[in-house]
Amino acid sequence: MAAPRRNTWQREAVRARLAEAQGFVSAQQLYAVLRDEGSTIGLATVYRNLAQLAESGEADSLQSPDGENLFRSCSTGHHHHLICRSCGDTRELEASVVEDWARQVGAEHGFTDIDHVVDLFGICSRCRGEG
Amino acid sequence: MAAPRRNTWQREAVRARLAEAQGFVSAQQLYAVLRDEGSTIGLATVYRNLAQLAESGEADSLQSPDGENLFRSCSTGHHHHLICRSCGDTRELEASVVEDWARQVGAEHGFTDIDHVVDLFGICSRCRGEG
DNA sequence: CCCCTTCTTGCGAACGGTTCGCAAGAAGGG
DNA sequence: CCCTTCTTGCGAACCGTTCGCAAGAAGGGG
Repeated sequence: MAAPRRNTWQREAVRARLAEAQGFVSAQQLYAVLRDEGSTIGLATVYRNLAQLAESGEADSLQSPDGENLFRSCSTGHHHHLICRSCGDTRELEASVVEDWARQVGAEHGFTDIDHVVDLFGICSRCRGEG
Repeated sequence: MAAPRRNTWQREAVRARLAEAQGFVSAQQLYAVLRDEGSTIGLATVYRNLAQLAESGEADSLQSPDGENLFRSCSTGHHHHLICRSCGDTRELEASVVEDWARQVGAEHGFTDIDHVVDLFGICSRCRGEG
């Protein structure tokens, strides 16, 4: 099977901070937070654990427009995101309209095994100073 | 105004090879092709010109799953893509349904300046051996 | 409760794509 | 044809991420 995972306080720490985060966070951000708390965790370990969590489905990952990998703890199945470019706040979206569209367009072009990337980036009302 | 662009054979070369490409190509790939042809163009120049073409709307860009920036020449306005995971063949899509959805969802959540990433990946009929 | 095996960690160096800084080289208006 | 200003090519710098390795734990077996 996959791999015999051991339990370490490091993995727990990463999982915990990731769960606390309001939106998507980068490995570097998570690392900074942990070090600020006095943790002696290593950067590579943060990367390794985030990758594992993402692979096991405990975390969701996406690429920011500038090429960083962002992670977010995620319990439920397939969904999309609306992310604030300024504060990183994230809303999960249900997008059956888009799912349907993707499936239909794929079929029209004779494509199968359609996978899709659908993410929205914007500025939330709080960051616009409207609230 | 934006910026006074001069015409150089380098820019022309990049534009030409980009136009010839069947799907999305990376800066490095384009650079390799040009050098193979005997061009003395520099890598940084390829990057600079691709970035300019993308900014001016002459090229379309997206990030590959492994973080590379890919470019494709593109004449018309905003659109999305259906890309074959196997051969890289690309179809441009008109997706007003999705545009509307994005705008609406953004508004519902109080987000402005909505930008969206919508790309479909699949396997084309040819690669499935059905053609 | 200790031992031993194997996985995990932390560190620093390596990596790969991209960008920067600068001096030499063109584009194109006057 | 000259002069200014933009571009180029080069190599070094950057930055996020990954690797290699030796030291450090997790946790099953004795």
